[in-house]
Amino acid sequence: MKVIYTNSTVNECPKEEELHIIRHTAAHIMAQAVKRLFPHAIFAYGPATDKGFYYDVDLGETKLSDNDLQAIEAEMRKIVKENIAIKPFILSREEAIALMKSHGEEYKVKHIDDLPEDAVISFYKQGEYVDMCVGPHLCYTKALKAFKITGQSGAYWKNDKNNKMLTRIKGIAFSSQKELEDYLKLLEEAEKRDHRRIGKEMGLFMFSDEASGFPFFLPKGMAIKNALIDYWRDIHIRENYIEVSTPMIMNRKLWETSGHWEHYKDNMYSTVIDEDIYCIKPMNCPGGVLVYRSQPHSYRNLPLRVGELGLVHRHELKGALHGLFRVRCFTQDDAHIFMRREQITTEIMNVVHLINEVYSKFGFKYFIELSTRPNDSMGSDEDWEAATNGLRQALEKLELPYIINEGDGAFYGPKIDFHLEDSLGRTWQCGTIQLDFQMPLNFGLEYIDEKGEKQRPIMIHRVCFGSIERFIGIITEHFAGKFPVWLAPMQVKVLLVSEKSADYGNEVYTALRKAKIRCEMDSRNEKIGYMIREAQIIDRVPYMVIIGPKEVEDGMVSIRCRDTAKTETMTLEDFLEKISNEIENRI
RNA sequence: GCUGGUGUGGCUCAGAGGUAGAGCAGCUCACUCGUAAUGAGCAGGCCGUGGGUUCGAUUCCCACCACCAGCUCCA
Repeated sequence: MKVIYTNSTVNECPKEEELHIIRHTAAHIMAQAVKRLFPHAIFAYGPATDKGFYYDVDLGETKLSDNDLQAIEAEMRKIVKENIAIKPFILSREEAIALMKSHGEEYKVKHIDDLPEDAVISFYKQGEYVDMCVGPHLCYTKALKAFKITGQSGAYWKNDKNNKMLTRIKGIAFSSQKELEDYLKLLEEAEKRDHRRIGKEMGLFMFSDEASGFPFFLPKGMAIKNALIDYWRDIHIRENYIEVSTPMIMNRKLWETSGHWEHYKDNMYSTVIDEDIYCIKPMNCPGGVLVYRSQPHSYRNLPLRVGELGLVHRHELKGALHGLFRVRCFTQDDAHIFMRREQITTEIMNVVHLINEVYSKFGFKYFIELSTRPNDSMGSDEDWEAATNGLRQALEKLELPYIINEGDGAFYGPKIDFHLEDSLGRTWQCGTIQLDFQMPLNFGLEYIDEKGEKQRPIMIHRVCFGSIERFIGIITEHFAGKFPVWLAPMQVKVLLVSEKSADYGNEVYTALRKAKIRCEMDSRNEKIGYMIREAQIIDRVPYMVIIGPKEVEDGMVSIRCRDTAKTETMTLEDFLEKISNEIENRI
């Protein structure tokens, strides 16, 4: 706790709140600087953010260069030095509108229109600059001690792409210069964990200009993908899932029935086959539904859990592409669960448990979002309510915290999303559980109940990894490329101290290969330190086997561990047993 | 798709209106070496693509493509 002086109160203030006030004030000081340098600028919205602040500014035709940003930052420092008092005042609605109109601040006027009739409207004034704002703020500009402008981008007014695009100027702010520098250092470290960088260094995957957004998996990335899939199959077999594979290309009529054509045709790749339009699947569910519908089902066999590792293609906007996190084709670790109404809660809970098990395996922290009915959706109010309640009940029974994302569900049903963080703290949706009453209706799915009557099943769509590509990106950043042995693309690297030991080295290498260890040998004429450096820093291989005259003589192997940097000498049999055990148990 | 930025050998980057450099990686040779970089040499580039300006463009201008930071979108 620290005492911080603000305009609203002088109080004991938790760190978070203190930073929020600092950052919010930084936004105002930046606006003042912008206004001094660009008098025609008018201001839309300027909040504090997680690590700093931004202000969305309408600069008319003016484009900002890097030099302009530097000038704005310099002007901010001047304002701080001037140590201007920041004073709040309150106006009635009419007065507020009049004041903002006199300043030409049309966005603020629009903002007032959105406020409730009886709202008291507060302002903050620092020198010549006045901003409509709820505050609180620092009392004097000099109290802003550590900040930096970090960039600019476009941003739509009210986040709506139909509105005008404004210029967003962004910065970071902390309570001390040291904290700011620490944060910059942290960013630098985070950059080193970037999966795009590590992917290149380790040779995991690549992209080509000829296929923007479509990842190529290189042998080492493929090894990770396969290891994940093996793990996935193991836990799904244990949970009584069965597995299918459905076609990549199917007739447009199927997508019309499912509703995808209407909702996503602009994002679906299609082709013409014998004069009919066919679509490359953007989702696996219609295929799964056709499999279900191909034979009659008894209530006795429900829930029926049908998995599919399906490669889907979606035409994402190119500006949205981002390494493996946002691609145009990806493998969903999908499953469709067909069940009776009374099985909803239990099944949802089972899936939540499974997803939690997977994320715990990797030590991820995640947050859960419950998304409700969007405007543009199909189905009856009753079904939507039942589905949403089903999801909510499961979450509440499990006592899991979640946030509600109003109107962000799929067009066919509400969903629970699991979001994971990347190295920079940006979150990405990975797991999802969607409850669907519509697809079974559209496709006329049935099962026979205990009275011999036809009933309509309910469907869950769910993924754990989400997209295996995205998940590989997330784990790459999470482990900074230092994958546990069971996932490591190269599990062991044999390093030869000198050519003299090549025969024994080959023997060891062959034995490792025979034991199905993913393994390479470095027999270059280099010093051992050189080879270790490369194996450790570039390959990030969990175990280095060092072979020199000593090992030849003793008939042993020296194992250097990546994570402890310690070396242990043992027999090859012992090492094989140790590493096989770790791989088998996925430690 | 939108705003701003970037594009030079496999990788990281420097450079300038007169047709290109460094380090690392690669290859060769010497050293035969013990836990995070041995030394020397060689080779490698249509300076993203297509137009334009110019006596001359990789450098300036335009368009496109790709990538980066955001925005929008994400079934």
